[in-house]
This record gives sequence, C-alpha cells and structure tokens, in this order.
Amino acid sequence: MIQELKDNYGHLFEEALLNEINQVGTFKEVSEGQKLMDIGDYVRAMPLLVSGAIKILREDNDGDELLLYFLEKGDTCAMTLTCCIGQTKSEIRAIAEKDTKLIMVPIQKMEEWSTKYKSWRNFVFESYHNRLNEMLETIDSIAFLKMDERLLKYLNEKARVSDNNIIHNTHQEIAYELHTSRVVISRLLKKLENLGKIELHRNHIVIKDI
Amino acid sequence: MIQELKDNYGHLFEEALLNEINQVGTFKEVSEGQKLMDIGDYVRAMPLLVSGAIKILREDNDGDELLLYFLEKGDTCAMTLTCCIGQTKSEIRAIAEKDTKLIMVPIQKMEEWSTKYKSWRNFVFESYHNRLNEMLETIDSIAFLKMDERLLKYLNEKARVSDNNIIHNTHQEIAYELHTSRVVISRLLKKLENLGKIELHRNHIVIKDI
DNA sequence: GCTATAGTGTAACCATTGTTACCGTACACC
DNA sequence: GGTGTACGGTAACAATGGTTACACTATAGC
Repeated sequence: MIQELKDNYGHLFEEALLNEINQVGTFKEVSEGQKLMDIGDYVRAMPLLVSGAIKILREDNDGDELLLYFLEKGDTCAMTLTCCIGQTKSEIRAIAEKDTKLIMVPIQKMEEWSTKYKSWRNFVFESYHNRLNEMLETIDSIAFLKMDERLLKYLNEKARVSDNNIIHNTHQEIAYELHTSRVVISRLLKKLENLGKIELHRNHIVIKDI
Repeated sequence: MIQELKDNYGHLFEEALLNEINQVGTFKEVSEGQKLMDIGDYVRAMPLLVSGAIKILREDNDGDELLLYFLEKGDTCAMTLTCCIGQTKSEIRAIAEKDTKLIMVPIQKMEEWSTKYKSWRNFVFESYHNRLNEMLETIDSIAFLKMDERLLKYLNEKARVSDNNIIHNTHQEIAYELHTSRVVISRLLKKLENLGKIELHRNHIVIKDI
C-alpha cells in the first residue's frame, strides 16, 4: 500500500504522515457500480482515492436522483470530513463509477493529524475548496444551462473521467443522473447525433466531436 | 469590540483566541444593500458576522443572478476561507441583506490559529460543513422544486432572516434572485395571494400563513 | 395639480421540458 | 430458432415557465 500512497499522495504529504496513513489505513477495492455510501449512513472512515472514480449523487424525498460530481484519484470526500466531526448522517450517495482503489482512514486520526501536520490541514482545506467549487459548477449547470447543454457537458465529463470517448450507459441511466426522463434524453441525443457530435449505439455512445 | 465577540463567539472560542481576534480584527459596519465582495475580487480578510445578514449570490457569464444562501450571526464565509489559502479569486458576490456588523480577521492568522486552537479548527470545519449543506439545499431547490415552491421557500427564508413577516422587495428583485422573470413572479405571487398565503402591496409583501 | 417613472396585473403567445403511448429491434435465455 | 425483456425512436399532447406587449396606479419631483 505504501507504494500507492507515495505515488498518489507523495507530493502532498511528508514522509511521517505517509507512514502513519500506511499504518492505520486499510486498502479497499470496489468494483464499478458498487455503492460506497448511502444517504442516511453514518460515516466511520475517510476515503483517499488511489485510482478509479466515484460519482456523488443527491436524492430528494421522491427518490429522484441528481449527479453532483465525480471524485478522482488524489481526492477525498469533503462530505465525509464534516460528517465525521459532527457525527451526522451522510447527505449524499456514493457509487463507484468504475473499478476503484482507495485507502480508508479511521476518523479518529483526522483531528490528530490536523494538529500535527500542516500538509494534512492544507489537504483538507483544499478538499473543501474543490468540493465547494464543484457544487458551484453543478448549480451553474442546473440553474443557467438548458437540458441540451447540460447533456453535452455531462457526456464530456463522463468521457473525461472514464478516459474513454465511448460512454457505456443507457439513455435511462443518463436520464436518472440528470434528473429528467428517458424520452427527453433520447430526443436530445438524437439531435446531437444529427449535429455530428456523437454516434448512438445500443448501450453505448461514441463521442466524436468534443 | 470584545463585548460583541464574547456575545457571539464566546461559546465557541477560548479566552485566549477571543483576545487575539480582538487585537488583530477590525470592526466593520455595512448598511443594507452594500456590496461586500464581488466575483473576481481577491480576498484579504475573513469576516466573522456579529449581527445582520449577508446574501451570497452566484452569477453566470450573461449576468444572470441566483441567490445561493444567507450568512447570519455566528457565521463566516467558507468561500473566503478557501480563497485565502489558494490565493484564488472569489467565485461569488456578497451583499448585505440588512444592516450588518462584522469583524474582519486578516488571513495570515488563519493558518496560525489552525495550529494553535482546536476551537478555531472546529469552527472552520463546522463552517465548511454548514456551507456545503446550504449548497445542497440550494441544489435541491433548483433541481427538484417547481418555481412556485421555490418562491414560497424563498419568501419564508427571507422572512426568517429579516425576522419580519413583511418582505420589502419588488417583484423584479425577487425575480433576479430566483433567476426568472418579473412576469413569472407576479403571476405566482398572485396565485399565492389567492390561496390566502400572502398579501401583496406595492414594494412589500406580507406573509400570512407560513 | 401635472408629469415621469417605477411597480404591478394580465393576456396572448412561444419554447422547453415532461408524459403517455406505442412500435421496432437487439440480445439473452431457453 | 422462438420468446421475453431491455433499449431506443418517435409522435402527440400537456404543463411549466419565459417573452412581449400593454394597461393601470401609486409616488416622487416639479
């Protein structure tokens, strides 16, 4: 595990902290589609992403979903951080977007490291910063963009995260994440195909012109 | 200033920290409608709210606005925190919702106090936590609610923040903050009046049934 | 009092998105 | 190969919200 740590967090943390993480952290692999956390769950450990990607979703009382953002390697979940401290329940759902490796750190260490390591404090603050900005991005999209623009942005983001210009999703799945209906997505995708931006196939979409 | 500090932050911070804040902080009063910070501004000090309220707004490239949330006494601006550290520009606009008193703390102290005072660290984390949750609330509203529900929520929130069931705003102003048009707001307000929930007057609205 | 202006009410119309319904096709499973 | 199911295309319609246009009224400034 120490190698993964050094590769992904070596530029952030000093040797001593890396060693501490190595001692108390547990390595975890999750496969695509697996749920890491759900709304209402209590949080007992903090994830440090080593590889892969995790999507963070919000859900309302009627069960309607909405994709908030993705976590990638080098990221951690800011929601978790605050939940740890306040002992509150999770407000979001986390699902592996693809096969993902992460290191789980027990929450008790949070406080201790915040005192001891400046790099840890900076990492935590930076994390909050990134997450807040991603939330702003999300708000911008929902508030200011029309559905076709949101869809295009979504497709590009998906392609970027999966590092692949082929998106393996059904129209229904896309509709869930953008909180709209399958028919609307099919309609807009067809329009994008006619514009030459994508190619539609059963169960996957090829991004041609990003 | 020390009295205001003790009244509003005495339960959070220890004596020593209160004294430090008192020494390096500067007292500031802003009147309703005054702009505290704009998008693109660099941030040099961190505000601790003593009384009043500040509204936080987001704007897109076309100049369309959207209300994100309110800051009230005991709050600080999490955006500021991250901007301080990263030396990045503000992503949001802050305008006094009513006459407001605050204490400005120079950003250099942030790092120092984070090492020295556990209560400061907790305050900062708590702050992030609250702001993230407020952003989630905002996302919920935009994504899952219809305009009439959003309007009702907005009116209630305004009434709560101003501690007054009379809201002194024109329909146009409300439209800006909800990112819609004046006509839509007038239409929906009239509907709410017909339902007996509010009373419409020139330049103000009375909330009857919250 | 007269006038200009800001604020509000309302109708008519349009654009976008959501809903329902139905069809054809690919694919897995038998 | 036959069948059931999931996936996607599309039409028709409804609902919501945005736009334009215009009328009326309260108020401020003269």
